[in-house]
Amino acid sequence: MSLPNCLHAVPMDRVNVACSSCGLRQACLPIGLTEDEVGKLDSLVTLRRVVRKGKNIYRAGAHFEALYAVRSGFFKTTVLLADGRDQVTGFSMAGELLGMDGIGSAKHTCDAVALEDSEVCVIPFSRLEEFSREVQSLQHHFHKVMSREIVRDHGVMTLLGSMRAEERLAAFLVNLSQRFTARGYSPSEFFLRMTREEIGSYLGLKLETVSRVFSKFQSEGLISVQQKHVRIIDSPRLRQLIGQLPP
Amino acid sequence: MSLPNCLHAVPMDRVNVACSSCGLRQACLPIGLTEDEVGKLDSLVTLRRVVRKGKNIYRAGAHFEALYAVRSGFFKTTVLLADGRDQVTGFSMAGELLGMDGIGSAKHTCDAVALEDSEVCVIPFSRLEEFSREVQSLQHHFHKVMSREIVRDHGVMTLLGSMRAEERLAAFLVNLSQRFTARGYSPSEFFLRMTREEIGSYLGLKLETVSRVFSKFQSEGLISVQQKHVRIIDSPRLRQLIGQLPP
DNA sequence: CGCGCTGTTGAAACTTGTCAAAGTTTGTGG
DNA sequence: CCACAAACTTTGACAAGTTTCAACAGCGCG
Repeated sequence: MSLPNCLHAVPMDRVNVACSSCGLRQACLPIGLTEDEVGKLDSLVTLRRVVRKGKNIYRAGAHFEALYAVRSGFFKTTVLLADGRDQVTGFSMAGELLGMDGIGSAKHTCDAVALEDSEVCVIPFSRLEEFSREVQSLQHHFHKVMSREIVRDHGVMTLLGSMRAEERLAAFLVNLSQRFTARGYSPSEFFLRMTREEIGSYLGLKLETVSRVFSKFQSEGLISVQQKHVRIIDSPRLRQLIGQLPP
Repeated sequence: MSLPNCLHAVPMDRVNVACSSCGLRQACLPIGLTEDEVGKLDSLVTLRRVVRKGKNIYRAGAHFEALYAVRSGFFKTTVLLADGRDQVTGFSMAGELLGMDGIGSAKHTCDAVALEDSEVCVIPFSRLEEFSREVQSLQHHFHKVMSREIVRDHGVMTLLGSMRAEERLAAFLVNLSQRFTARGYSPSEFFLRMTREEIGSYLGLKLETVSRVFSKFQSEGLISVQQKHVRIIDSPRLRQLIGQLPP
């Protein structure tokens, strides 16, 4: 615990918290803001929270008061069904915003759970609204973020409503690949942070089906997969599976 | 055409367009605004559009510039899949807001089609943003509306991801019943505005399956159904089917 | 170092989709 | 206003895809 840079031992660092010096500035809420405006955001986003693997940022039913920008790590959001099962509604990675489900009813409607040790920036919502009344570009950007969440959900709805198991998993892998690429990671090789069961829950499939399709893709030379390690070998054919043309 | 009150012959009536005198005031955007503030909304929402059955308000790809509040009638929204099929992502009735999918990319991402002759109020989006920078209650209400759309989509995702055909149709009927009730119509008797195929597309089922489940529900005494006319006979059991307790 | 969680694989069962045919309603043009 | 065509709905038989149940293997944490 005497290591100078041990994340858990060092107290919250005001310098690192600042949006203005954050590496995710181009991927997060400050997109399109001027230096001045990002400076103002800094006064709004002053708190960062460490969320250990398996822990929640918030739970369904909890009072809504803030949005959370993923600073590092990986999350799932799940909703509890009436009969006790829960279903994964999304996975979130660095630069993405969590908690927008809570605005409508002042209570969160899902759980946000860390799939690995993670950090989030806390954005008090009333202050975000206040600030977005003053800064048009932030206001508009926030509206875009919410709108994109709606569009993303429509994408999942079409996936669940009209694709077969293979198409669903192909779409899932292509989507992950794109998001990792956008963050500067390899487009073709990554580690899954979630279990087969969580993938299945998200895709509306049972874990056995997910496992089988992984095996099928591997035997067909589309991917190589060993537990959580995935390598995409034939991206064009994977994209063809979901009806998209290769780029 | 000389009838004094023929809707189609009379030009847009400024008095009727006003939010302040609109019967949907409690179900639409003006919720929670003061008299003064609703007065301001009036200056924003000056245009109403008649949309004939089968016609679009907007299409996927079209430039986004306004939201649309359903004044009367019934709409479906559909997204076009890569392989040419389209899937229904939602149905909208009076008081509900359409077009929020377009904010994120400045283009609409789905089609909004009238299922019967309808009317919508046009809400220019840049003016809505302008106004919501001035009126906190409107700003907050608009955020709530977008958030609820996200929560609604999550509901559809769980429906598509983990319910069987019967549960899906039961959930669909219960949801319709609730929405009709909230608008002052009968909770137990209504006309479907959409075809079996559109219901199926929304629920991730084929039209034959929808038809079969309707027949099954009828034979079990849960509902009575004749073409588009539905009467809910045993609402508690219908709710039990989807894991909810009867109210 | 073993126990539990996670992942893989097989066979059988079940749900839903596909194809086909016929009935019903709606819309249109004569 | 009627007749006809098109669109929509219902129903049956069969096929396909996915889940269920079960057994076992591997990895990782305590």
